Amino acid sequence: MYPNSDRVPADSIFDKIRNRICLLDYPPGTILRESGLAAEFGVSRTPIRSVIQQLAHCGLVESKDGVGTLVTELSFAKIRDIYCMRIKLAECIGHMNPREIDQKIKSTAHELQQRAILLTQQFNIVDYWLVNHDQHNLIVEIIGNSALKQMWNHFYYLAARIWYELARTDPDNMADSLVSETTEVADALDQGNAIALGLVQSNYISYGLARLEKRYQESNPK
Amino acid sequence: MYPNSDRVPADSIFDKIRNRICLLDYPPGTILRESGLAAEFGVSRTPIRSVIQQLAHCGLVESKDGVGTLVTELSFAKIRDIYCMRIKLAECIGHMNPREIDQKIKSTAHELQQRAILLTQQFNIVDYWLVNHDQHNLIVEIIGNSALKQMWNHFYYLAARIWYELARTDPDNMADSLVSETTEVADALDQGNAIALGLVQSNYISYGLARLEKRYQESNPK
DNA sequence: TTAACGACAGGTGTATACACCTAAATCAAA
DNA sequence: TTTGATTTAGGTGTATACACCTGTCGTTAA
Repeated sequence: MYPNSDRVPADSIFDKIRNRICLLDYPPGTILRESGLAAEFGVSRTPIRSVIQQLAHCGLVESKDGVGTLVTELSFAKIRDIYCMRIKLAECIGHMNPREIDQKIKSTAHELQQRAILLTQQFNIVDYWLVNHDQHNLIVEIIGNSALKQMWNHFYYLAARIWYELARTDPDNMADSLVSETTEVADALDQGNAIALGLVQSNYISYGLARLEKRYQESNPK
Repeated sequence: MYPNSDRVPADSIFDKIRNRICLLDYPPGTILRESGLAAEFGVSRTPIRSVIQQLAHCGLVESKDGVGTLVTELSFAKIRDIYCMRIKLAECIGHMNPREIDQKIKSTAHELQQRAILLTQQFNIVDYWLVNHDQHNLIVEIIGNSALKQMWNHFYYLAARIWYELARTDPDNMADSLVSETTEVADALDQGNAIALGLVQSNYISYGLARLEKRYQESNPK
């Protein structure tokens, strides 16, 4: 936006802070200070406030006057709502004007599959995140409906940290699951079958929700 | 937020400007000036900028440095995407944990039906808008899934001005259609049938999309 | 006559001082 | 000792001055 200046693009700051929230660098309940972030990024509070408002709109933080900006806590009810919604959205991918699946997308899917296999041999939480993230971006490219794409992105970033936390507590299981998922995604893409792609996504989100429900019931026995 | 002060709540300014955009007081392409709005609402540019950023996240305006804040133009492709999405979302209302439909909701629905009938006798564009708006809020109350509710709201406000413009060009047709819609909504609610409610909404959004497609093809003949 | 350059007006983006709010620590009184 | 008001430190919310960007208009040279 300002190619002839040293201004740090606000988008870049937004991405960095969002990643910190998704990767649990800032776990739920963390208090962010505008002045602290401003000092870190070498800007004034004004653009930081702008970024925080974007994050608030995404449901990732919540500003309280006189207190600070809190990273949101997601209740299980909200998590379930988000996952149910994502299941429905995934089913829509194949039916709402999907884009053509070209060779580049197919080869990227196979690369992701290989990267997932490597994770079963030596698990690495950051790589796990990156494979998930790259696969998400791959699928976003195939979504033809701009409104669906927007929502798919929105809920992905909102749910990401839940998923990521699960991956930290049960890495082996998650790595195996990711191999299956990337394999099925690659198969669907090889067939050029966007409907199958959507169903695969829908299924794996269902599996994820089932795991979350199980973990929640374990921690809240009645 | 500040009960002991004269501060104008930012939310109130947001609602007012959003209504102006939805009601075509600010038609697409209109340039909003932060300083002008600040003067009108008796605040500084800072809270106005905050409101504009919210509107930008909602897809209603777009700020361009050195130029101004433009009310977005919706291409037909985007409108179609939004409507297709709303059709799918409407179908989800009844299947995703709907709230109980109490007597108060039923009676409100019948009031809306009466107001719609009055519009066929003497059409009034603002009342038309209000009936639509109140019916929207009624349905929002029934949606039990918080994620779905959020999206349903989002796309309603994004699509509202398109609908409103159509109502201005063909008031009689729209008034009749609104009577049918409010009647079917009231029937579904009387039965306590949230699934039927969702399907009714889905159908009427489809009708709306069909009208928009017809109008678009008339204005862009090939 | 026309095209290119430059000054200018007025917009958004940013930095900063200040007002207001909140929570915790402190102190006084029961 | 405990409870309550009060002070205080430090946060977000707002107002305002300034920096930078953009489109327009006028001037000038080809």
